[in-house]
Amino acid sequence: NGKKAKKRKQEYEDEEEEEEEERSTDGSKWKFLEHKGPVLAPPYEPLPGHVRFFYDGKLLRLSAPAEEVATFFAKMLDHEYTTKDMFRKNFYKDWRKEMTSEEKSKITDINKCNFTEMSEYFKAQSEARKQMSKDEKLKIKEENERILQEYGFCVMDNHKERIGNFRIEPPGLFRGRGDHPKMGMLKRRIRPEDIIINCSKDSKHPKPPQGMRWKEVRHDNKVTWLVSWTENIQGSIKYIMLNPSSRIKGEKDWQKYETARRLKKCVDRLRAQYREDWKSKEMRVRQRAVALYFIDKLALRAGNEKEEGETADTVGCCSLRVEHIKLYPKMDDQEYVVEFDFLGKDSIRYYNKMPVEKRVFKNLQLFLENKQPEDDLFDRLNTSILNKHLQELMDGLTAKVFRTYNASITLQQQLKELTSRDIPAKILSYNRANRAVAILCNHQRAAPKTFEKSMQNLQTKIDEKQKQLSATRKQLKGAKTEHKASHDDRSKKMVEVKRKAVQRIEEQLMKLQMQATDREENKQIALGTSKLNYLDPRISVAWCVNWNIILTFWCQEKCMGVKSTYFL
DNA sequence: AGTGTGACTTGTAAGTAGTAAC
DNA sequence: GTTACTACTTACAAGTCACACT
Repeated sequence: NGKKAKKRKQEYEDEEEEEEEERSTDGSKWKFLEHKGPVLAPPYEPLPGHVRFFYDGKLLRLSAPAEEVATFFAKMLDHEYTTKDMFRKNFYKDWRKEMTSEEKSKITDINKCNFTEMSEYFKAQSEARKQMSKDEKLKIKEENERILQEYGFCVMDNHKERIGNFRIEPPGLFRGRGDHPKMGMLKRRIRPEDIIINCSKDSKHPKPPQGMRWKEVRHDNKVTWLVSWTENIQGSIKYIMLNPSSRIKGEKDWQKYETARRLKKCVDRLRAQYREDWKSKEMRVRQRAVALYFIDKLALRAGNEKEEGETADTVGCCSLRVEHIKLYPKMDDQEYVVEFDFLGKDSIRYYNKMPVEKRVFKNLQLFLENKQPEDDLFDRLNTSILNKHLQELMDGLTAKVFRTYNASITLQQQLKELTSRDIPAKILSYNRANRAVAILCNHQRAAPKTFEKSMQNLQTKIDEKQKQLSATRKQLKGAKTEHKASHDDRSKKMVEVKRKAVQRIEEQLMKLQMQATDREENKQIALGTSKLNYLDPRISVAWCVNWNIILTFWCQEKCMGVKSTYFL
């Protein structure tokens, strides 16, 4: 057994060594990388003959390429997108490119196209999928599992790692968010010859499908991606990278929170600095200081410039325009109020009124002088200038670090402030603290479609519980009276039983009411993004330990101590 | 067994930010 | 400075799944 123990010890030490594996300083991200390449989108399957397309009321058989693009539209027919002019216009334009010359001459007006049979067909298909037998469903599940096992993992250095997105995006119609000028355009099919493979030289290279070639196979260990291709809508590059549970993502995430912690140490100094800069003689310095104040105080994003006409018109701090703010010297009982109203990332509206210090207000008035609504508020500033400045103030500091820092510190403060008595209330407290962060970061969601109904259902439950409670209370009262009269053991027991029942129901009622409050407050607020990307998990862990709350957490997405996601 | 629901996953768009070339 | 390009993080919606409830 001495041998075995020795072996175990050796293994343990190997493991240790592995864990302490030096991260190289030359910017290389890995030494060895092997994977099976991407899963390509399945080829197009033509519609069965009975599914017809009509143009101007007349049956029209489409060529396969034209039919495929038509099905993309048909699949979205119930979606609001297909009612939008821009979407229809862009779709129609790209669709025509796929038509034969005969089709082009016949089809001249999208409004005369009837996609309903196609749409019905796909609906029936998805219905049929739902109705499949357990066996059939299991088969599909097993097949998916097989593909996952084969393509969903790679080996990076000494570890088998889960890949985030190992499937190439299938062709379809581009769904931009907000008022996107390119919505409805055709996202074309990606072929092997469009794909760049990245892996190490000494690995087994992924094979392209029979008779086809990759665009390129490279061995660049300065990057973390395994596969890339250029997408045709914006001409940007898409990547296949590792899952958040991977070492490479986890370490990066850890670093992010460490940088935020370093900011915590010097944030007072930085704040004093930008307040001082509000008085600067230089316009560019004052603009920088006011912008930084917004980023710090309101957790605004940096706001890179965007190419006009290529994307939806959204802004961040540095790209704010005159039209996005209004100044009120007096508003109600407050002085120097700034009203923000603009579309941020994903075209989510940011609306806020904030009283600012007089000096900020005067600066803003100055920045607005002689400008048109569509002019930049901070005309002497951009994200590059701002980040260069931040870099000088603290190593590794950029605008987004403020968001991370302020989100995490807000959670910590709110948890301290809000945490109260019993467990359901504690969970409500946690969610409220989380909500404060989501509000700070403006993380919104569309109210769930079923919100009203599920709220009603919950209310019904509460009402029923209430009735049950008063009934049980009555019974308790009855039991008490009976006990007073008889003074026997049996009636005494009854009183106890009823007392316990009342208590239990009270607890249940409270829990339901908490749930209702929680859900109502959460109607249009998305907690997931902050949980996933902004809240240092150590804060939540500490809170749970402190209050002796059992931390049930789901480790699938990101991993313990490195990137944990959903707490509670 | 069927259905409604919330929890969790997947998909991919839309940001941030660094680098390099002019 | 300006711009193009690249790599990576953050974002919401939609899809899927498991489970409670009828």
